[in-house]
Amino acid sequence: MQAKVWTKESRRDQVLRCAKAVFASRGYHAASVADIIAEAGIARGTFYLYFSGKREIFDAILDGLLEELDRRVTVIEVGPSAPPPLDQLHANLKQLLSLVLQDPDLVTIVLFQAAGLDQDCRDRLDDFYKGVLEKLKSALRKGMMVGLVRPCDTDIAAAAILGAIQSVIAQAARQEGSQDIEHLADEILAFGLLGILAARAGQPDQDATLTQISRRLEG
Amino acid sequence: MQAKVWTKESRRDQVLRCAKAVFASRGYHAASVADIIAEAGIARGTFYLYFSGKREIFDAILDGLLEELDRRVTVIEVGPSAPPPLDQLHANLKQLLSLVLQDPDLVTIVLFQAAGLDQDCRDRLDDFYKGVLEKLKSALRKGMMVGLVRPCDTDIAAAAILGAIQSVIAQAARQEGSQDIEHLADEILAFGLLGILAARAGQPDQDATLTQISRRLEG
Amino acid sequence: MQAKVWTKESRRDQVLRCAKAVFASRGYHAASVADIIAEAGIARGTFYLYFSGKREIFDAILDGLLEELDRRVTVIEVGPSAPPPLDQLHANLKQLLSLVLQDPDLVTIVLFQAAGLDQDCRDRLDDFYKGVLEKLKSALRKGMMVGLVRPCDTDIAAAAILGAIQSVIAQAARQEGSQDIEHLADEILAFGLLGILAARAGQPDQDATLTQISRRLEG
Amino acid sequence: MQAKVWTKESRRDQVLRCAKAVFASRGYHAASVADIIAEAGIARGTFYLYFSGKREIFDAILDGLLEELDRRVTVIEVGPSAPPPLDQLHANLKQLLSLVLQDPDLVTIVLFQAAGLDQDCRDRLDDFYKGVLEKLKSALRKGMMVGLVRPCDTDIAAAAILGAIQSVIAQAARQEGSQDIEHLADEILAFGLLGILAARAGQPDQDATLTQISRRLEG
DNA sequence: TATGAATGAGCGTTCATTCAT
DNA sequence: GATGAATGAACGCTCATTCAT
Repeated sequence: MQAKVWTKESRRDQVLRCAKAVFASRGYHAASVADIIAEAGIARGTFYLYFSGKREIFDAILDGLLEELDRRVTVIEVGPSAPPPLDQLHANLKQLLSLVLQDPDLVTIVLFQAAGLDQDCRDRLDDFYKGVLEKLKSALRKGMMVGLVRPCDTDIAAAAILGAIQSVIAQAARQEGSQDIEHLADEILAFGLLGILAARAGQPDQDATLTQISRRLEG
Repeated sequence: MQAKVWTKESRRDQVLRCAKAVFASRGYHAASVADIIAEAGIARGTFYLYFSGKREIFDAILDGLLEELDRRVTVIEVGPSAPPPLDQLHANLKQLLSLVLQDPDLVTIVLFQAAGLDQDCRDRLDDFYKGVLEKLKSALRKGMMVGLVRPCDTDIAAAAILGAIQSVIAQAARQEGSQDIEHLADEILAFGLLGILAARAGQPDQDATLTQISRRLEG
Repeated sequence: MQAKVWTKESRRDQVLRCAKAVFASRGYHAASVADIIAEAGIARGTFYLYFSGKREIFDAILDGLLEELDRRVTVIEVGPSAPPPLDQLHANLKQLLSLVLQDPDLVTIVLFQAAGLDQDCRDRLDDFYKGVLEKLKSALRKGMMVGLVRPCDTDIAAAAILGAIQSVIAQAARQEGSQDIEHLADEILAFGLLGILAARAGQPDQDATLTQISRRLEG
Repeated sequence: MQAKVWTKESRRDQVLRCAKAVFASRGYHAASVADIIAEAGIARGTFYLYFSGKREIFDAILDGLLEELDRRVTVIEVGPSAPPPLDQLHANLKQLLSLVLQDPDLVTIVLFQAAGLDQDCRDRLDDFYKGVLEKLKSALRKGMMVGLVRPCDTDIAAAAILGAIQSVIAQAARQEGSQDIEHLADEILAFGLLGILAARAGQPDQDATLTQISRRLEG
């Protein structure tokens, strides 16, 4: 039996991994340094050799996630040589989903535990989401200009898209066992693009306000 | 000058109200029992006459909110004498939004921080959301049966709808100043029903999978 | 047997007294809050009801001493109706000495334990001593102007006087048992005023520099 | 390029020198073993090969200084071939002062902070000072016997002399820039021998008690 | 019922010391 | 001899909870 040889880097990673699990299952505040070092099987002092404190290790985890997200999600390109935009959207969703299913702890932390965070942490998350929303809104505006996207309030639509994705991701992360990423991505995309309404034969423009829709459905 | 007479019930309510304010402005963890009793103008011991602890008073607030949410959202009725379904959906959304905009901090905290508290809290929220999701799924299935809703994975669609609503609500709660509830409800409903895609003239069935959509858009 | 009734004030005083003893016997750094609360027979939390921390209770002790010193030492007055200046000096010394012999802990802390102090504490002590030295120098200058004090470097003489008093006080504080305050004051005063040299018959001016003294004694 | 060859002895000396610098600039408590090894450019473990701990290295420094002090101060000799006693006193003071001004921080710390460390340290300093005081008292007694020193309480006078010297030394150490050792020694000696009072013409015996002095000045 | 002084388990963090390499 | 990662006892402090009045 060959004992594990720890390099500085692998040790740090190990502690990081254990901390991730602890934060995910207990939440930021309820997770104590004692929990983390117990999980990692190290002494109190050892923890502080690798991280300057509880806050810093949480930051490191968050950084890792945000970097990974940046790495996995690409900006949609348009042009003659670019793949079809919907394929690109689909690929991005699949990347997101594979991250979630591969590391559900991370997602749990970011989606469900904003509660226990320091104001600083919360601000960082808020900034991140604000960035995402801005990109979504910009994409929606472009889509409207080329007539691909129906006229709508981009603030609300962007928030709705983000929330829908988050919610499905959260549900996926909660479920044990492997899931069909392809199917999840398909359904999310279909929902975001088409909504839930069945298409109606000979249907005129859909860029009506809700009340118009409402009247039409009644009639 | 007539001093306020406290009955057991009114005292409890008063403390509950103050605790709400404190949790709303500080968040669960940063709020201390000291803050609450200071806000309520009572002694430490008095607090524990009415609540068994900090956690319990938060639970009471959470329960109250979840009940209020249940109260405001009615099940969609169908029938000759019932109002048009979309009107009912629209009314439900307006009810939700008016609650949120009336006490934005509290809703934000209870809905988006409670999940981070502990497993117990998460379980209760999960139960609540499971109920909501079940209702949504049932409605979707009914809609599909009558051809109003396009064929889709109801698990995923329900999660997406819920997430979209939550996200827009959260965004609305974050923004200062009064907002147009009518407009918010219109946009949420439009997004959920129609998605973001502009309708295409002479477009055939939309109940295609994403890849079909994709192919179509390319071609 | 009548149990002691604690008022807020008496409790604070009690803790203060115990802390004084602990600081005196262990020094600032070696004294832990645990030591203080053990000495006072109170719980950890109780300590923090009365003092905001270890540093603050030490400050309070220091403040108490400095105030007491201010109270006991009066500025020398001159004038037809004032008591003879030397009587006033003598009285001041006796006041100092009686403080020391009444509360040796305090003196031990201030004289011997500057070591363990925070920089802030050290600064406060330095400021205090600087003030004392300034008063001494001013008195020496006045004395020189009226011919009562021989010409000398006031910086050095003031430091020497302060050091001589401190040293005798320290020695007195170290010794157990009652001591003759009158005698101590007499001797300090005589040393400071006259030095140790015996008067020489028909001796000319003593305001010579040391080397002059030296030559004269040789000759 | 010839790398420095470390013998066990020279290594120990080097570490000791570095520790001195660190203690001097930071004080005992604020100085950490990490600071010392960083200054010395050695590994943590290496430090413990030469010293059993932080406290021991401080003790070694203290011992070295006390020995150096002993070495620099010679006992006053009397006899036909001996230099004049005041010259000897003067020379001793200059030796002390030159040591102090050469390494002011260290002296300040060792002499004025060591007392605050713990009982053990205080005992060692007490022993040292007790030796110094004994020598002073013996000298005073001799001086009284030959009529050079006025009758006084030798316990008190010795303490006062020691305190005066310490205080001036401390003040000298605190001041930046080079100082006139000759002048300092002159002034200390003059203060100790003559006190601060100006000589009064035709003045009778000075070996009066303070109250007698007091009466005389009034009259 | 109301009070608020008292409690103490638990926290995050430090740093002198050890020991396998 | 030299290393530096690992250690863990001890620290100052917080705050939800209790209980004698």
